[in-house]
This record gives sequence, C-alpha cells and structure tokens, in this order.
Amino acid sequence: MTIRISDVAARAAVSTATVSHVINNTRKVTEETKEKVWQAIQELGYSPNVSARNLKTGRTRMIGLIIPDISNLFFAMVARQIENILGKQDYNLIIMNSDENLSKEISHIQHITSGLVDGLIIASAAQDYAQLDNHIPANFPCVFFDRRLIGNPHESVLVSSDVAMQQGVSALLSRGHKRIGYIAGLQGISTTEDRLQSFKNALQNLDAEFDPRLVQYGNSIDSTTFASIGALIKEKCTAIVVSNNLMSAQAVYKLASMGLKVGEDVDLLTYKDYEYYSYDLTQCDMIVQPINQLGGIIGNGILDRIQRDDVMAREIVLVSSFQPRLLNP
Amino acid sequence: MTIRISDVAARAAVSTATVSHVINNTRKVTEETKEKVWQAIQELGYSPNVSARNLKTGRTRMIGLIIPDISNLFFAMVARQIENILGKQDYNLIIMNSDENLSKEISHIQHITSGLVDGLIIASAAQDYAQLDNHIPANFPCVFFDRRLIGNPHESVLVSSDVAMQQGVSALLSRGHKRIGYIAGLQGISTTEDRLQSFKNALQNLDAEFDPRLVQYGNSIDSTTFASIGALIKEKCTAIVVSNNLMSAQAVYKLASMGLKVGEDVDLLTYKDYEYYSYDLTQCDMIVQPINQLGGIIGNGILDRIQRDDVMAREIVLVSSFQPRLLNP
DNA sequence: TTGTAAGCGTTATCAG
DNA sequence: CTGATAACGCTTACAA
Repeated sequence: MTIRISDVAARAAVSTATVSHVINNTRKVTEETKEKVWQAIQELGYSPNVSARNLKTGRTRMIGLIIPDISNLFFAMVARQIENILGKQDYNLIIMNSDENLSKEISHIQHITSGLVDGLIIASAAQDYAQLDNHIPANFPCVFFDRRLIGNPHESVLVSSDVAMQQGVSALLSRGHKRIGYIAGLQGISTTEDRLQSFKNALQNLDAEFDPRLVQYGNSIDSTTFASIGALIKEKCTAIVVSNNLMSAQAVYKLASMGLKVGEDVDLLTYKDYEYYSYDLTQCDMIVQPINQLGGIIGNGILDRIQRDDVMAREIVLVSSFQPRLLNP
Repeated sequence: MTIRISDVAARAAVSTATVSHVINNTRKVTEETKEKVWQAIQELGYSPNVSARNLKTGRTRMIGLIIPDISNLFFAMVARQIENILGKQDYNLIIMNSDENLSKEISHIQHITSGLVDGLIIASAAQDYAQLDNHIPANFPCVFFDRRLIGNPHESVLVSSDVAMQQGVSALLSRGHKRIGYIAGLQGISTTEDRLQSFKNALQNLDAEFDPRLVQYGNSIDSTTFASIGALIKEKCTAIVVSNNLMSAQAVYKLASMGLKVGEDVDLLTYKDYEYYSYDLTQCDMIVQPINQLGGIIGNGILDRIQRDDVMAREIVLVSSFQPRLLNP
C-alpha cells in the first residue's frame, strides 16, 4: 500500500542508496540519474518515511516547545517568532500545552525527549530544577525561558522589567499620584514575583512608599480583575499598575463601566506583550515586552545547542522597554 | 551512550520481548518478572525510542493540527479543547502555523503526513480541495474545520451564525436603528463571506435594506478597524456589526476615544470566540462561537477516523448563539 | 510464561 | 559515479 524507497529505486532502475542520495543531496550523482529518480518520485507520489529516517539518523529536525497556555497571547507570539527563526534552517516546531500543570509538563517532556525532537524549549511550571532533573536526558539541548528555576543548569532567557517599571512609576509619580495600586498575576510564578519586586524597587528608588494594602492578586483567566479594580478605586488609588497583558483589557473595561476615564480620572501602567490588538494604544503608559528579541534569542539558542556541543549555558536577561502614553491629559 | 531495550533486558535477565510486553501491557507476565523489569527501567532511566516504535507499529499516537495563526485566540482556544479530548485517549497534538500561506501549509502537510502523525486536523488556507489533493495521502484520516473548501471529500466542521446574526440584527432594528454598519474580516476566507452573507440574509428576512456603502473590509492584524469605525460613524451609522473577535476590542477602544459610549451612542454587535477576556462583557450584543463543542466534535471526529474505517465524511454545521447585552440602556 | 529472530524504511559504510 | 547490505531500536509472530 505505502510506497517505499525501494519502489522508487526499482522504477528508476537504480539502487536505494542512489535514491537516498538524490533526495538528500549527499553525494555526486549524474544529472541523468537524478532526473530519472525525481521522475519516479513524482510518478509514485513518494515521500520518505519520517520515523525510519529519524530512527536511522538519530535526528528529527524538530524542536519541542512546551508552554503553560497557548491561549495566552504572550506565549502565542513567542511561539510564532521562534517558528520563524527555526523555519529558516528547516527545523519545525512542535507546540505543547502544559496547562500550568507540572505532571502534564513532565509527561510531555518524557514523550518528546525520547527521540521525537532534537531540542526542547520550555516555560516551565516547576519552581526548582530538581523537579525536572530525572526526566530530561543528560546533555539534551534545552532552552528555558520566561520563568526562573532554582538550580537550573540550562540556558535560560528571562525578561526584566526593572528599568521600564521604574520609568513608568516615575512618570506616574511626576504626575502627582500618591496612591498607586498594583494588580499582580498568578501566584507561584516567578514572573509574578519579579514584577511585583520591580514595582517595590521602583518605589523605593524614587523615595515613595510601598503600601501592601494597595496590592491585589488576580489571575488572568477569571474576571477577578474587575473586583481588583473596584477594590483599588475604593482604596482611593488614582493610578494602577496592571502586571500582565491579559488583565489589561479587563481593567480598561471595568474603569470605563465605572464611568472613569483612563488618562484623566485614573492613570494606568500596563504590560503589553504583543504588537497589535491595540485597544489601549494611546491612553495607558506601557511596559513593552521584547517579544521578537526573545523569540530570536531562544530560537538561535536552541539551534546553537543542537549544532555545537561547546556552548555554555547562560542566564540571559532581556529588558522590557517603557512606552509612555501618546495622549497628553 | 543511549540506553536500549536490550540493556534493560540484560539487566533484568529477561528477553527484550518480555520488556516490551511489560511496558505495553500486551501479554501476561508474572508479577515477579514485571517487578524486575520495572526496576531495571528505573535504574537505567530507560525510555523507549519513539521513532523506532513508530516505525515498527506504523502508528504514532500523534495528531497534527495546522492553523493559520496561533496568535488568534479563536484558534488557540480550539486547539486547547481538541488537546483535552485527545489527551483522554493518550493522543498528543502537534500544532503548526500556516500563516495563512498555502505553500507553508502544504509543506507542513507533506512533512507530518509521512509517518509523523496518525491524523490531520486543519483550518486550510486553500479555497479549493484540488490545491491540496496531491499532498494528502489517500485515505489519510483528516478533519477540516472553520473554512469551507470546494470539492472537499473529508469530514468538515463549520460554524454558521445565520440564526444568531438574525437575532442580533433583529435586536438592533427593534431599538430603532436604521443605519447599521458592518466591518468584515480578511477577504478570500470563507468565514468572511459567510458572515457577511448571514448579515445580508438577516436584513432581508427582517425587511430591512442592505446598503453596501456601510460595509468596510478590515483585517484583524493591523489596526484598520480604527479607520473602519471612523468611516462608519461618518456615514451616520448608529449601530455596527463587527465580524470577528480580534477587531472587537479595537472597535470598542476607537469608539471610546471618539467620546462615543457603546450601548448609548452606538450599539455594537460583535463576535466572541472565547470565554474570558471580557472587556466587552456587558455593553455589546454578541454572537458567541461554540468553541468547546467545536473542539469536541473535531477531536472525536479525528479519533473515529483513525480507529475505524467505516466512517463517512460529513459536513457538520454548528451554530453560534446570540447573547444579548446585559445592560439596559 | 518466556525467548528468538524477522522486519519496519531509512541512511551510510563498504566495496566495485 | 553507483550498488549491496548492515544497522538504527523497537514490536510481534512463532517457537519453546
């Protein structure tokens, strides 16, 4: 039923070796035989069996990407950018969801690291590398990103918003805001802690006081942001920092429905993780994530690790940029 | 370097057959030997080579999903739901982006249908099945969704908003709107045409007139929606239908920035493709896509096609529902 | 209840 | 420049 390389060889009246070499351009073949082989391939509609090739070569030209949530635009955008980079060298990306669930993540890791992919890119749900150690084969090419893991021996690409946060908070303070609220993301993720820490640092550096009562924890899935905004307004905040992209739209909407104008009644400093979808383009100060740079570094990082074996693991920290609002109040 | 099944067999002092059967639970083995085998597996950190297994069995327990844009929340949500369904039967999903680009799509198809996956789910960028015919092996289990292709012999799952659109337009008309604008999506996609047609049908059925000057074509990537909204307001529209989820937020924002209140100055009927992210929860009438049902039917559809061979190809049309706004003006 | 060995479809090493 | 054939690591008849 299925067409094998030997069928092509028979039809072209050459050996399987020749067919293989023609397909992979891996040794000198006369134009004439090349022609015959390609024609046979066309006529039979032959396409090499991927599993057999992978088994033989030990390589798959596929990279696994494990992320907590494909429906979070941040991860989706990073995925696309990585795919762009890999595509240039004919590598393909396999995307898998971990659902922020460690055992699901581990099951994915085990599956794909045993011969399915040449390298692994992961935004892990683990807090400590020890939780993963047994499940990643030694020397397996890996790039971690977005989350910081304790004792992680692999390449790790993070984003710091320290500087951008300070610029943002500084802008808010200079406009006279005294009570600045903060809506934090999902607890237990390093990103959440890092961003809150950046906020605290910014306040401290700028001689303003941090008030824990003005911090609300939310998560981007439910509409808890609505309640958080309500609570912070009740606390008489005149400015609010919203610490992730998914909660921003909810914040904008909630304020509007309370009859409060962003940029007039309340100032907002939000995170922006993508290029388009610009409902909040002009009225909010924004901390912009370097998505393309991130994807680029991750993509090239994994290729380096696959293609060479003298590559050191580093922790690379990219920085967000501050993008002030366009409208003047 | 790498651990093979024979290493495990040696260590457990049994044959490779026994090891294989223990792992796959595929014939009777005494508890005692089972024990020995698992222990050896543990000690060596063995995990079966996926390519070898796939080559031997001819099955991979993987399904390919090809979509135009993973950063469109609609596709991301469908992907998650499909993954949920497949996970229950231990199938994994490989997600690939086609970028709305036919040749990229074909390259993905060729790659994964030659031994990488057991089945294919696709929202194709093609208009006619003839464009794909040569690249999909005969009898390969396939489920198409979201887009309608001419001459498609495979299972196809579509969503119609005919009924919901009529309810929505009816609501607008009953509130006295005479000039209803329409913002259409990317041209050349069946969804765009279908939705516009639903709009026309609704007007006709309700004895209202369709005015082509009140139709703007946009695309969700750029911020063309801003211009579209501006144009329609200039045309004195008092209500606007926004025909996809990505443009809705832009519409809401643009109106707000023009000082127009949704639900008071202008009524909006928008598409909603996901559960959360509810910036427009209360003020817009909405046409809600049956994401979970869609994912469910697709997921079960592909499993049926893989596991049985007497399954007919059908065209299944799901229906969107109408969700009226919660606020009364 | 367990073991032996053939074979899945490639690639790559020889030899010619 | 081309061909024959062993080997990749596993599953699965068939034998014991």
